Amino acid sequence: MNELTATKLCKCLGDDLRLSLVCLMDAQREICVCDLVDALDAPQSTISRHLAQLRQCELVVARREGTWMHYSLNHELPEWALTVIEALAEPARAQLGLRAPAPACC
Amino acid sequence: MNELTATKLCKCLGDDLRLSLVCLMDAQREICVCDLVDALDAPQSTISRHLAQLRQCELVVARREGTWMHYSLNHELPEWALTVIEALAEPARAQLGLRAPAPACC
DNA sequence: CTAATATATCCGTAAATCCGAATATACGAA
DNA sequence: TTCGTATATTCGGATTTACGGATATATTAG
Repeated sequence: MNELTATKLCKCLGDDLRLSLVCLMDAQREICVCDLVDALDAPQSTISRHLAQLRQCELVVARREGTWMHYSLNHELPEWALTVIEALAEPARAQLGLRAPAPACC
Repeated sequence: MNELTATKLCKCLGDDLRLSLVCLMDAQREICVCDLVDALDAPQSTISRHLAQLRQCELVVARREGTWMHYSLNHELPEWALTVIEALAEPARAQLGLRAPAPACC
């Protein structure tokens, strides 16, 4: 009932921080919140809030492992959504100056 | 200097009305404002404001013919942007219930 | 149990975005 | 020139969204 629409997808990706999160997840299989926090150098509450939004649209799935949460792209999204994310990933990385984060924690 | 970024593209497409405009343009070569107004059944000032925004991001180009303005997709966008638009077009049409407008005016 | 760490949520404020009536502009016809 | 049509812009107010410190929750260790 809570289906992903084209508009919702674009709204989710239309924010520098959320787009960065998605790109980082696209670049590696899984990544935990602490790595996201220090890769993006933003307050933890901000990161967490945006992650919640991505989860709610189901762009992203989370797996708990002890106290850590590991996030990854939801690979069961509809084709068109994956196509959009794939098409955006490269230009987004350039735009946002994303360096692949060394998995410091976990 | 005013380059199209992934974030800007998503922001532009992350609105029902703007996404509808883009879809309608994607469905035909050119379309004039009056047709857009009555296809989308929204006040003219609203349509025009959103068109201005699309023009500013260069998603869309306008051609004047007398008093009429004909809008069309900017086919000189970077590959990735065209890919995104193409991928969104079909699900967006379903989501937004777009019927191809009979070119009433012009 | 308590303490410590990782993450999520709450909440008040600030900023961005959207709306549409009113108004302005651009153009062609007379 | 003036009038009428098509489109664009302005502007104040309403709604949405983002922020981040403070706080809550979850989990493990001791």
